[in-house]
Amino acid sequence: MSKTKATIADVARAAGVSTATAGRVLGGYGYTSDDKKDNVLKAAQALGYRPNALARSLITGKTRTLGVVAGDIQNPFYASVLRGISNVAEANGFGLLITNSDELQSREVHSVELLAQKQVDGLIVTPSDTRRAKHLHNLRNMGVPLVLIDRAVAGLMVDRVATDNIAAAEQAVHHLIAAGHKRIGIVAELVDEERGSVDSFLARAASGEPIETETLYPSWQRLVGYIRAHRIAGIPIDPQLTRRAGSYSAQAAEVVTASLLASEKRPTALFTTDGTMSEGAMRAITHLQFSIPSDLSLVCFDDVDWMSFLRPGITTISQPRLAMGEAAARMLLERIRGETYPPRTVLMPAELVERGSVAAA
Amino acid sequence: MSKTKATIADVARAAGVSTATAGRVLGGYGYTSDDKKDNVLKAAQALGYRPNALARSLITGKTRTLGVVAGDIQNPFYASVLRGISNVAEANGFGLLITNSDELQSREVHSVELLAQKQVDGLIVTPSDTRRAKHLHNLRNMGVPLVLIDRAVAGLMVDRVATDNIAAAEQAVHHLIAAGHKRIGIVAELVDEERGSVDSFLARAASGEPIETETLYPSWQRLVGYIRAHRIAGIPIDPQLTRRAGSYSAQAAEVVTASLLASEKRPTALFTTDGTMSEGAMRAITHLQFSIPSDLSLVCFDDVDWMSFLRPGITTISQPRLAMGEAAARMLLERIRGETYPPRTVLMPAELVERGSVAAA
DNA sequence: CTGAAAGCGCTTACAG
DNA sequence: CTGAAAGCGCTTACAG
Repeated sequence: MSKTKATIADVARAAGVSTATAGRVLGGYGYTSDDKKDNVLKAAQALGYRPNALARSLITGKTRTLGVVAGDIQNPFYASVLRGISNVAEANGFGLLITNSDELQSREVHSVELLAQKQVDGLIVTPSDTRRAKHLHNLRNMGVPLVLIDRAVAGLMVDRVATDNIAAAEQAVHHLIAAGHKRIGIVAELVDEERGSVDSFLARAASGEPIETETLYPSWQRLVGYIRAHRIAGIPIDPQLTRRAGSYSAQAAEVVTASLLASEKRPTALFTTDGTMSEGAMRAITHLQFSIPSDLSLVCFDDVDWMSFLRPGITTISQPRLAMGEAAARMLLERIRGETYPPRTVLMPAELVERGSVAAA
Repeated sequence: MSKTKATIADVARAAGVSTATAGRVLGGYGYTSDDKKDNVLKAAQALGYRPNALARSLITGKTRTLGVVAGDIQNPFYASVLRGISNVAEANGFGLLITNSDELQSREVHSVELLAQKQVDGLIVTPSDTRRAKHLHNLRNMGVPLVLIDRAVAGLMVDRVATDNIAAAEQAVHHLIAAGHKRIGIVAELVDEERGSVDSFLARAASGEPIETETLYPSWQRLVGYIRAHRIAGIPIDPQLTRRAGSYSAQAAEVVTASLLASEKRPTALFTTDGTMSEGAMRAITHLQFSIPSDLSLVCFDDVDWMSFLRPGITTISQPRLAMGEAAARMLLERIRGETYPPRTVLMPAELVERGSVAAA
């Protein structure tokens, strides 16, 4: 067992050729006569030669590695998206350098820096701040291929893939309205210190004031969909029914849902805006012993595993998470290959999966 | 915006010092006078200098990157373990190169080769074959730090972290027996072409024949625990109650569970051996409209999110998945630092979480 | 403390 | 087709 790694120079010496020739056969570039090729291959085999990708990358300027900044790889949404990314990366011989931001911009900045230093060929990020993102603008200006998932960043013209959150949420809420519900609660993350209170947002939206929705966080976009469905149906919005978890955790959603369901004028139906909020809401519903759909109708967002085998099944908006990851990776690889078309926004179709959690009001 | 990246040479030139000096301040090694340091830092700032980790790694022989070969990052078990690994990696300034094997040895071999070429400082793998693993032995012989998670490999003496599957499963089944159950079904993955049929395994185990359990796949170990609990209680094993999914998918588990529950002499209780099997079993149970725990008692393995908010809650064995990942990463970092104690096996405690899915028989 | 030089393990023109 | 030489962007002895 050769404890010390063999280099191209070692192989060349053993095969009696120059390092250039050894490099050509081992690296698969340039031409070599068959007999020399044989010698080199045999020597490499005998020495247990393994190419050092670092050295190659230093010269070629390519690492065949993609960097990913996810919110939390443990979350089912990210886990699926990552699997999608991984699928196309591996199929193309690319490695994946993965980090978590926990939706904190400081950690995201740090991650991006780490990945950039490691010279990834491109980056896929779920930006934690949709407005300020100097590090991402920098990347773009340096010519580093970049694809955004799930969220856009104001003024940052790069490829991105997301769900049409407004349309999907509108469809979900419309489904409840069509079943006769008029008091529909919504439990959403809605973190954002700057865009003002939820109440003022609701007031502006309800009054029909135009809102820049492109760079809104997904949970706010879904709230817009909720509002739209109401406006279209001519149902007034009751601010009491809008509950902001304020952080991306099931626990926060549980607290907020419990309070909503315990309130005087509680809703007859509930819309939760993502997998984590749905989990929290479900915990509260279970804990309070509400029966679905007799006590409360429910439509969720994002089709998490348990929704299909809970009894009754949970009606939800299904996002193609795996396909989103695959699409993002594919776009990134195109950019890495040098494609130059203008920035693309791919809105993936989300569909309403009807199960048993909605009853007529 | 400098489209072209600045190197240490550029910074040195701008600062009027040698590349050695520039390197010393930028790389944080060696001593430099304060004024030169200032000049270099300013020049670096002005040029937007970003160190090239590739070049540094080529020299130092360290990449500060860990490689991970997981079964499937989308699976909640792996997703949590990975998050644990990521936690300690990031805290120590290490990056994470992650791949999926889909429990296929061919893919695992390919992943390991890719990661090795990229010169990771160490590897964490969930081996897909617990007996033959030449590539892992090679790694060890080359001196590459390696930590195994969840499974051992025959004859491969390296650090590993796992759950005491036999003890945990025995506890789970004992819990059912203590509630008065005598006909307890088990739905397990049990893939393995070589160790013979499940029946012969059951026969050997039931007869008290000693079995090499160390390198058994987890699902087989959990079957051993199931058998042990029966032997201790003096309850005979009915092979009809042992169902092998044969592949690691919820769908396979669903089919097998449905058939078990539809059989003449169906069990009064069921033990499922991991999160995926549990999901499949749950789907079958829901589909057949069995009520838990009145029609069937259930104890699962691995505490997946839905188990706690399904009504009734599902009693299960909880594995500290996050902590397993953290422990593995910590051990790996120790090895990378050069620690040389003999290979350690860390068996993490798994505990029975009692909820509402078990009724007295 | 600082600089000139060598070198990490490869690939890339450039001659022959 | 093949080899000698230069070089990717750094770090590391080695003198001074």
